[in-house]
Parts: sequence; structure tokens; C-alpha cells
Amino acid sequence: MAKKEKSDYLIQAVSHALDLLEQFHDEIDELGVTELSKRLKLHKNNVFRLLATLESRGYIEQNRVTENYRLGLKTLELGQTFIRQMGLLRQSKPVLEALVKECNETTYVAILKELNIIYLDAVETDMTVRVVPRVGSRLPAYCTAAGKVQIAYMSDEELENYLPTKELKRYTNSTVTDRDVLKKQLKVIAEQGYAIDNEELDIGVKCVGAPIRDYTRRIIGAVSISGPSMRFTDDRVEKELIPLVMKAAEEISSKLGFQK
Amino acid sequence: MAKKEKSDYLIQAVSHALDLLEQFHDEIDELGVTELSKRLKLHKNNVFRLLATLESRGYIEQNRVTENYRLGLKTLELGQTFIRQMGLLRQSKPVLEALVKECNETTYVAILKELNIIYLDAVETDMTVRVVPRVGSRLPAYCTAAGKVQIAYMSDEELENYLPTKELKRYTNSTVTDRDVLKKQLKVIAEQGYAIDNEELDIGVKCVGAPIRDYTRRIIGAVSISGPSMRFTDDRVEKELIPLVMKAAEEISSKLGFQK
DNA sequence: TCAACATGTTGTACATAGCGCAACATCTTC
DNA sequence: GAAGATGTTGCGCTATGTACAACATGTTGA
Repeated sequence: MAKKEKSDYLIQAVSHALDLLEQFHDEIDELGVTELSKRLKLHKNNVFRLLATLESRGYIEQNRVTENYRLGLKTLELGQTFIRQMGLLRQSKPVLEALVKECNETTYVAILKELNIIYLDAVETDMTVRVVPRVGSRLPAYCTAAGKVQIAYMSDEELENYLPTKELKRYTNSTVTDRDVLKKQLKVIAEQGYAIDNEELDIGVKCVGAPIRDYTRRIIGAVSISGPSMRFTDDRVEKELIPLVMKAAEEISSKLGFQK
Repeated sequence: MAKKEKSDYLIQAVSHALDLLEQFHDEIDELGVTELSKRLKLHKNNVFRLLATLESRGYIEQNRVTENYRLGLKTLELGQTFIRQMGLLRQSKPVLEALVKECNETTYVAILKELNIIYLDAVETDMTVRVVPRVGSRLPAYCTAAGKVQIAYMSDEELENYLPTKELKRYTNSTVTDRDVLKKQLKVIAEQGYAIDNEELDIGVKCVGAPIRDYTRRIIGAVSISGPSMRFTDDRVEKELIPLVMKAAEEISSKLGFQK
């Protein structure tokens, strides 16, 4: 007997509270009761009570001057708890930091979630021209190095479920939009153990990435190096960056219990 | 007419959801429905529905093998949103990083919340022996440098409300436990514009700290340098670390609109 | 192998807590 | 001063959250 969808069990009041927390994003850092009421399509009194509850627990704070509300410190604490408890993040940070020192480019660790990769952590170079990281952001897996090394090991069937259309969305002139062409490249990537993003997502940005495995031998994420194309010459990528990113991936994998 | 306590408006279901999220802390990274039910004193069915709601939004994930639940990625995203929106964090990070390069010790930015300071951000040195930062943790303000520079500018009345007992809790042999003695020291700190923690909280750990102000001229936080006592000689503290931490505080304050 | 026990998941009725409606207190603008 | 905006307060009603119970499945021990 198949399990019932958990969506049948949702608690509406809790959903509303989460909706409210999610109204603070991008440049929207403070909001009033009335604006939140409009956005959430809830009565002001309801919004006020949600805010009161979240505020009493530190997830929301009120600016006493403007009377507007914003996210509270407890959201940071909760996020830090997640970080502490996630082994991949804990173990990869020192490796990312060392990697930045070696190649002087921005480094990331990323995981695959549905059709996207999500950057879990980043360490930035202090070069004047650099890729600026955005931890937490979601990017399409098929045109990023970190994503490609994670989908490269999927079966044909999985890949076709994963990318259901033969035509993929284009981001730049370099984006591979033909699924069959991408599948051939992924086979090569799986053999090589690394991937390159040649401006497939962003013009002027290149990445190299390698997969991270844990004690179960499964791929659980990827480490990548990202930077401006002008510094990612073919020679440098081949001779310096690929060896570095593969070594970093091996090191993190080893820390997570992966044995060759 | 005084405003009514917001606690009269709390939504119980939302409180329960937050209680649940807060069960994951320290070493407790996965929990089952039954254990959560015991901890929260709620029926299993209630806990299951809370979990279902939080899981449907990504704040909780289920381990398919153990069937246990853990924090989800959305908690990280929410925490990252907080970071992006908080000007103090954004503006202080590069200063912390530069400071680490100058003194090769761990640097922090911290704010005052109730009786404690909370470390908002840290940048670690790569010295083998170092202070290991714990972002998000709360420490008593009166025996940390970052705390002392924030309470030093309070009035006598505020301080007595702030520290209601004449006898303060001891953490080490060096902890100042007499409130009147501490008040005298705080007066000196307010004049100097910096504070030193001489193993008052942790044996073998010393800190120096200086206050951060914003455009309102109020103190909104502190920057500090922390390290093993063996490297924090009196001479080094005086000649190197105090000037560095004060300069860093000035720099961050300036970025936040503070004008002398 | 089977019974006991543990777990997470499913189902349902009812009472109370969440929601909706409205008013109030305060501030700002014209 | 009136109008309009805001956040906050109050209260009644009903829909939703809670409580109770059962089910499906896996594990353990005799």
C-alpha cells in the first residue's frame, strides 16, 4: 500500500508562518503588518498574531522606529545549526579555504536538489575581479560544472526522467541545449571525473568541478572552482585547476569516509 | 495606554512548529516521530503533521533509511537571508578578513542580546593552535571583551538592571565576580575605547574588543580578536592587537555611517 | 516461525484555537 | 482639524488543530 501524500496533513497556521518568513528575501528586508497582510492574503489581525508568535521566539524582530518587521537572529541560529549538523559542510570548509589559497579563485561546495544545484558554502578570493558567491542560490545542474559531475553518473533512464524534454533552456550562446549532446558529454565527464562549465550559464564565467562521495560510495555533492573566463585559459584549466579541484574532491570524500 | 503584551496573541500551532525545529541542536541531528512526541509532549499524530508541514516546505528532511527527521536546507537559506539583510554582517566581513591577515588570530563580530553577546560572524586563522569560533553561540557579556565594550557605555542604572545581582557567576579564577569592581573597570573601558578579556571566561583564551557604532551614533556591536594566551603577551596586546582592533572597529563603524 | 513490541503513518470526531470582522490608538499629511 | 494611513486590541464563531485510536511495517527474542 503506497503511502499517502504528506500534503494531506498540512497544518495551515504553520504554513502561514512559513509563508511570512519567506516574504523577506532579496532587497525586501523590512515589511509592515499591512503590506504583509496584502502579500499573504490574510487579515491584519492574523498577520499580527503570526508576527507576535515569531517575534516572541526571535525569528522576527520589530524596528521600533519604523514599526516594520524583519527577520530575527534566531533564523541565523537555526541555519547555523543546520551547518553544524551537516557533515558535508563541516568537512569541506577547510578544504575550500586551502583551495582558494592555491588557485586564488572562488571555491564552492554544492549539492543536487531536483533539477538544480544549490551552493552550500563558498570561499571567496580577494582578487579584484572575481566571481561573487551567493550561498543558498539554485542554479540549473546541466550547465554548471558542479551540477554536471553529479548528474554524469546517472543511468540513461534517470537522466531522461531528470531532463524530460529533448530541448534544454538556453542561458548563453555556449549553453548545450540538445539533451542527446549533453548526454554524450556527461559520459565523458563520468570517465574523466571532472567537468568544465565553459560560459554555459553566465557569459564570462567558467568553472571546473569534481564529485564528492561519502562512505556509502554515493555522490553527495561537488566541489568547484569558479572565476572570470579571462583567467581560465585552457592551459591553466588543464594544468592547474582540474588537478586542484580533483584533489580537493578526493580530500573531502576521504574525510566523509569514502574509500577508493 | 501601554501596549498589551504580544504574548497574548500567540498562535499555539506555530509555537509548536518552532519548538520542533529547536529540538535539533548540538549533537542531536536526527530524531523520530516518537521521540519528538515525547520531547514536545504532543501526540504522535500532531508531531507527524507538524513534520509534514515543515517537510513540505524544506525546513525538515526525512532520512529514508532510518526514517528519522532532521533540519532541512531551507533553514540554511533563511539564515543566509538574514545575513544578507543585516548590514552589520555584510559590512564587517571584509574587515574581519583583513584583520585576520594582519594579526593571524581569529576575529569576530558580536552583538549584545539580553545578558549575552552573540557571535554573528567569525574569520579563523589557520594557525595550528587557535581559538575555534562558534558562530551563533551566546556568551556572558561581562566577561568577554566584545561584551564589555558594549555594556561599558551604559548608565549606572542600566547596568544595575542589566546585572541585577552584586555577585556575578565565576567561570575561571580570573573572572571578575564583584559587580562594583566590574563597574569601575567598565568606566575605564569606556574611556579607553577597548576592552581586554584576560582569561575571564575560558582558561587559556584572551580577547581584545572594540565597539562598532552606526549612523545613529549608537553602539550596535563589537569586533574582537581572540586567541591562546601564550600568544597574547601584554606587549603584543598593547602594541599590536589593541591598535588593530580599534582600527577595525572604526572602519566598520564608518561603513555603517558613523561619523566622529 | 510467531508473538510482542517498536516505529511511522492513516483516519476521524469534536472542541477550542485560529480566523475574520471590526474598532481603537496613534501618527502623518493636506 | 479631517482624512487616511498604520500597528494594535477585542470578540464571536466555525473551521481547523488536537486527541484518540487504529493500521502497516519492521525488528527482536523466545
